Amino acid sequence: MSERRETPLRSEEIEADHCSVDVRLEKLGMVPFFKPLSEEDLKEVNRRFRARHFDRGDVIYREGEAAALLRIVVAGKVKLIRPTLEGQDVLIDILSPGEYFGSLPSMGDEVYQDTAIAQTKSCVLSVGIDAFRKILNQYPQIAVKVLEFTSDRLAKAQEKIKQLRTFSVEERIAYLLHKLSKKFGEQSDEGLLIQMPLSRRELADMVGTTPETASRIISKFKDKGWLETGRQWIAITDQEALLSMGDE
Amino acid sequence: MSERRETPLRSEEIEADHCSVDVRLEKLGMVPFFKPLSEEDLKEVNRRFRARHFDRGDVIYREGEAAALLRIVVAGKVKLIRPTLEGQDVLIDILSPGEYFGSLPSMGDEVYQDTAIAQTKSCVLSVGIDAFRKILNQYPQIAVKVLEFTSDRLAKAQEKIKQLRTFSVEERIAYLLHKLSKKFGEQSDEGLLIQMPLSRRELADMVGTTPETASRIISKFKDKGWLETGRQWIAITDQEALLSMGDE
DNA sequence: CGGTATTTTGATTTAGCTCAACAGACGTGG
DNA sequence: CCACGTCTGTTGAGCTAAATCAAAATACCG
Repeated sequence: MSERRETPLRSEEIEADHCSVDVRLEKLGMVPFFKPLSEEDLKEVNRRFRARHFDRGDVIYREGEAAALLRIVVAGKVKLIRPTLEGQDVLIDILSPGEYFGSLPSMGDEVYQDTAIAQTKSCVLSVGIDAFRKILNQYPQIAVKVLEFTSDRLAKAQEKIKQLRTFSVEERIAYLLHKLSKKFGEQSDEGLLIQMPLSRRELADMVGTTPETASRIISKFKDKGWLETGRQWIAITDQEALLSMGDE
Repeated sequence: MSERRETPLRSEEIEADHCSVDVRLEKLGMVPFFKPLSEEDLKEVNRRFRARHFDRGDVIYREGEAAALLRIVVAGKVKLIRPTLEGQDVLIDILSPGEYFGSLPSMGDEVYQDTAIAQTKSCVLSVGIDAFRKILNQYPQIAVKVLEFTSDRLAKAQEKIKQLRTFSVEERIAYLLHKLSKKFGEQSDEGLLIQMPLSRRELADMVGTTPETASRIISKFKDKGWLETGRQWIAITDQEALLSMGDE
């Protein structure tokens, strides 16, 4: 039953040159924000960005720091958390390539409200907030795109608030796993593997519970044959069952 | 102790002509979105809006309807809710004049995610979503402004998620009352009155609890001399005490 | 003054948290 | 390649905040 097993997670192989100037332009073009731009404009915009590499666990910025940069994930995964006093952070989101984070032109505090940490080796682009503001004014289509993304995130946040009220922890976890497998899932021997290191604590922080409760529920799902798990990984084997438990 | 008392709430006196074409332009100029516009442009933009009046309790739109319009509160108060299956709605926000609601240019469903209800007599402006998109492309400054508002709301929503996890119901209610009194408070004989009909159920829906629990906590606060209440109204008498209980 | 919706209060139940101990997985250094 | 140490995950037992169910009291309107 419990023969020795290696983690099925693929360790991200992001070489240094993934972040080099050479490949940057190509990547930037893939970012949904910049889809509407011409080749010409894209090059122009590209010049204003800087690229930087982060290793797993690196803090990209911390809550409370002056919010000076807007960033875009180019490769890897980045998690956003809101730290609380007793370390039981709230995990806001996990971002994949093409998604933005950091500060947007804002009305209120010019300080980050959250903390960003590289969940895997990652490459991240950044622009100063003023430079970005200029870009927005120069290319209205981009502003509209950014607005779309932001209002989409707002809708998701509101949905989450509703879920916290309405659903049990069990339902929330089922729903979350379903979502994660849609966003990060890859077929593997174990089933639909969520391709990312993911601890019980992180899982708990995402649905608003404790690692213990998360563990109990995961065990229950495992008993029912809905998924396979190991240290830091989860693979869904019965998507349907999860869905029927956690659907809206 | 319990001498006969009239509700201290001022019933909103919004006459029909508050929504008339005549006053509309003036109102529109006060909307933060449109601050950056010249007199000229404002007139131009104004032409694309329609105004409409709603009475207390009127449904402005329902979750699930085709999301065709963006709206702006010009007078009165509008509440946004996410209905759940068993009527214990989640109250997302209460909007005052100058705030937008309805749909933004979005990527996903072209369907309202929430339900909007007039909390008091209200006047609301609306534009078709395509017309609004045109405005955004035409006046990039507006797009940036709208983005600011939206990302601000996003930050608030995330803060709320954190609160739901971290704070007790008692702390959340204290914090909410503090916020509401800042946004809607008016000095009155009873103290800093939250100028808006507000039931225990609505209060509960805002912090994610039940009317019973909300009532118990309000009673407790009343006993401590922090506030005065009646049917559908609350007035804060000791702001400091509330703050020290519900601060972040 | 009476009627009704809202609010309050009481009693009971329960989901999920906390504290605690243990077991399994992974990495490292010998 | 194996033994050891550490970090992650599992499981158990008891506790508590808040939900639920039920009823009485009250505030406000006409």
